[in-house]
Amino acid sequence: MEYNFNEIESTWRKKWEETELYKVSTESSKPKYYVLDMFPYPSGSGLHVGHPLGYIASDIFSRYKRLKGFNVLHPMGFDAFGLPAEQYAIETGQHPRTSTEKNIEYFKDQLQNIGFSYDWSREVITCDPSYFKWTQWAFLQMFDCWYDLDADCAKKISELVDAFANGGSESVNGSHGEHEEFDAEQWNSMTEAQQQKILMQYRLMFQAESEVWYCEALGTVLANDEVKDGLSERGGHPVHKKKLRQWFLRTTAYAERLLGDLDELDWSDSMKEMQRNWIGKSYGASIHFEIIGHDKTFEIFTTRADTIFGATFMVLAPEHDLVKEITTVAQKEKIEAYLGYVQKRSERDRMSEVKVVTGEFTGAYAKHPFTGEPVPIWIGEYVLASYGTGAIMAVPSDDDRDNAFAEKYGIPIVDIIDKSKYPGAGRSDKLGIMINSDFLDGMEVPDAIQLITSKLEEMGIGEGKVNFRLRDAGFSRQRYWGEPFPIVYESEDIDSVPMTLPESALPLSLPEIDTYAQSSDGRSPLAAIKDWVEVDGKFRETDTMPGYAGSSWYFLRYMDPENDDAFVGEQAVNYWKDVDLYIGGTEHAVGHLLYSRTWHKFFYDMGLVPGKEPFRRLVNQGMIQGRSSIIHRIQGENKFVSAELKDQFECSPLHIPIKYVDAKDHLDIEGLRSWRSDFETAEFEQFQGHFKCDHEVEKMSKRLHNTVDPNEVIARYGADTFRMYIMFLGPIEDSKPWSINGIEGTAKFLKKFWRLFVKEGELIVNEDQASPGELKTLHKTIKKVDHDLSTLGMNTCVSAFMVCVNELTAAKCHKREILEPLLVLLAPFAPFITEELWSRLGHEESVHKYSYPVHDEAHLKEDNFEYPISINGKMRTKIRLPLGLEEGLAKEQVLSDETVRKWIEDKELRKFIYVKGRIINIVV
RNA sequence: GCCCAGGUGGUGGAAUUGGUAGACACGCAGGACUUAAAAUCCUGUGGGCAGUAAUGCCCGUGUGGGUUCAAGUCCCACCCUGGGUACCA
Repeated sequence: MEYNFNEIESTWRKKWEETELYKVSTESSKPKYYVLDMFPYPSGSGLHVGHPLGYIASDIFSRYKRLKGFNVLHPMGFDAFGLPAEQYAIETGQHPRTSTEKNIEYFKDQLQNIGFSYDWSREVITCDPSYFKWTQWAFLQMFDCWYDLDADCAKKISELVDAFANGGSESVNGSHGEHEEFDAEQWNSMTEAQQQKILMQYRLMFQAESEVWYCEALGTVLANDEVKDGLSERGGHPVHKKKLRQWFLRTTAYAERLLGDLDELDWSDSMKEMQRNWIGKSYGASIHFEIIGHDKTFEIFTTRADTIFGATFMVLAPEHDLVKEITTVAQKEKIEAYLGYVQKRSERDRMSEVKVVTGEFTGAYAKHPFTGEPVPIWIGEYVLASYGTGAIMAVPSDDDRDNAFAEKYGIPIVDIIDKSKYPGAGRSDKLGIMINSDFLDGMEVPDAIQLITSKLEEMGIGEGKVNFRLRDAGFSRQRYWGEPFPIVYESEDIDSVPMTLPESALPLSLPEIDTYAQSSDGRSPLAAIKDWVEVDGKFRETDTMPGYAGSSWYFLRYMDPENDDAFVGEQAVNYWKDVDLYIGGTEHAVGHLLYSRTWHKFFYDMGLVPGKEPFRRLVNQGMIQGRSSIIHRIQGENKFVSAELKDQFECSPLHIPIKYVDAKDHLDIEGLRSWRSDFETAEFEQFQGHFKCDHEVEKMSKRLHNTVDPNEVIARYGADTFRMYIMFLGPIEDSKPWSINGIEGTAKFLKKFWRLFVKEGELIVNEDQASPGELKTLHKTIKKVDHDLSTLGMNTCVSAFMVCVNELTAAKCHKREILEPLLVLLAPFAPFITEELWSRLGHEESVHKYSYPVHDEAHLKEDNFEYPISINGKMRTKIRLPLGLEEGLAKEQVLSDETVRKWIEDKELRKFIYVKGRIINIVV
């Protein structure tokens, strides 16, 4: 009987489930190892072939680690709150829970088909009350804490209250928002509400006003994703920004530690670099400028204080608090028009616009602190309220955008740095000699920065300062499908002080509702459920938490998923500690990975977890992209033309399901007719007897009709072949388009592997002694696979297996001595076929519980090497030489070679390079 | 725009991290087995030029420069593609 993957895979899948083969216990004498996949969001289109790239790699690695004697935690669960389910609910009326549960069910079925070794008893689902109870609990802990910058850790709010009562605001150095200074006496005479307002400026979960995209026509708040070019993506309605009171996570308190602790992590340099750049620590100075004719100053941050004599104008962010106050009557109309324009601009648009800078003059002037000259104050969209102080001193001579701005609005440009000493230095390079700068003249830039900073400090108008680009993370969503906040208010008034619910009130569940659309004022749909909102004369918070709330700590819950008394039990977290290997995409580089690190550090400060960092080693997997098929419709007609003809008509492109298109991009017209009713009667104009589609490589998505369900592939080739094929495609870090072409190669490989063991249904493995050649084949494979697995080079492992099986087949080797270790070696990659053959070989226990083979160098020894001989860097011939040969003897042999002599002829021998075991290069 | 990554045969990719470019596969071509097909197996396969042939030479890792005995690998500049850009997850 041939290799029958269907039967084998369903048998073992069942057996493994019955025997709970993959169940993990926290009680073990073995060393622990935690392998984690990034939490999937169970979307409506199911798992597609792109997802398992990382999952297969992590599964292979988990199985490998188990065979190496580790107690491996390898769990899976679902990040189940989120926008798509809610959007689906708005469209269909189906409860997000219902559609989410259905999606999870299908995802799990797909995952199980692939043969993953997850311990499903540890499954975690974020929208499950037993889980989000602890997400809400974590929120309460952070709400009840502040960050002490001197002690560099989070502390309970009660300590802060004590400090204020005894020594006022001066007595602590906490990470905080803005408030007036106060002494102990003032604090003690404040009302409860006044005190709470100040405490809010210190809490790690705090409230502040911030803007959201709001669409009047849809009556909803929109995500950045849903806004395109100032219009809503759905419907194309105008949108504008709206200010709301919202929750925030004080990520900035941890900025320094988030940055510093990166050093100890085993992450790729590029990933660390992205986080460093995101945190964006910069050294500079803050400077206060007086506004002429006003009793006010404003603060700017600059990394180039040295350029202050070139500051010919100031720019405030359009949102800056002072804009309304300082705008003169004459400029009012223009400023308001400009503010209207900015209302519709996204931050990304504002940042990426470099060709056309825009701004408006407020009519007000700042006083230059050294020259006393008036400096005009402008507003401009390129200055963001969220970075630094939301205000800059503009130096057109040494900053590209300031320069473009000055050019456009006719503002003077004063050269203040002589760069002639540094040819090639750009406008913004910190190089050169100061000129036109009074007491700074003649100094090098770095020295000038130092001097001017101390001068500013002396004058009491500025100081050296460290600035972070990192912002506090918005933690509110005006949505239904998320964790409700365990918060109530005295009244619905905007200034009402939030009060926490006791832990005993958790989990606070979502009410059932009729409509998922938001209320017309931009509040969440929850706001409309009066009998949920009002409790005991108080009013609930109606925002819900963002998607990243649940995913910021899920890896801890896997350690102890059923614990009702704690988010994770002490014993469990002290055993498992942290994630040893985390595999996921780079798309999470600065979002999820930064938030999780922040939460983890908070838990660490509270003494709840043993380590500072959650993810020791991180590996980024690439994406498997889809190959979309596109046909061309003649505009205004129900007629389509083959791709060669599209330029002859006014056509619009249309994505169609890839299953109706063959490998040559030719369309199955009848198939497509059966897909959707509008194609039934459509006309298709062919070209030379075929109808050709265009194609495009882009991300796999249901919307683009280019997804491929792994279940289809598994039904045809089996899970083992699928797993090996996905790994064979290339390094897991790379993205590549999905193509089924080539899967035959891995399918053939497994059949060939099977035939080493079984012929016509009979086991043909014998007990003969292995030859040195066979041992060499086996041991070089063990060495290579073991090595490549440690760096997650699964693709080269698969090649090594192919080479090995090819060699053994050629040698007609059916020896147990060779085949058994090989079987164990392959088990992590192809768990089903190896388990089947293992049991046929007479083993009672699973191959997945065996131990990993060790290679023996003795079988790999070579005593000579065929050297490539290069002449002037070009390979000309090969000569076999003993490996330990002395250079002198080698030279003698090589130079007497006929081919070598032909190349050298009568030229002068300049150099003889002899790299033992590598290469010989002769320079003439 | 900014940050990060990646460009190697018709295709996916390999290359011991500066040392034989194209391993291993797919595809394609030819052949064996077969009444035929499937399956399986064998041979060839980067491009060009010369030769009946064995073979030989030249070119070749996105583009243009550079360093080196030696560059896919290191340096500089540029082009293209993908990811992120703070409310998609």
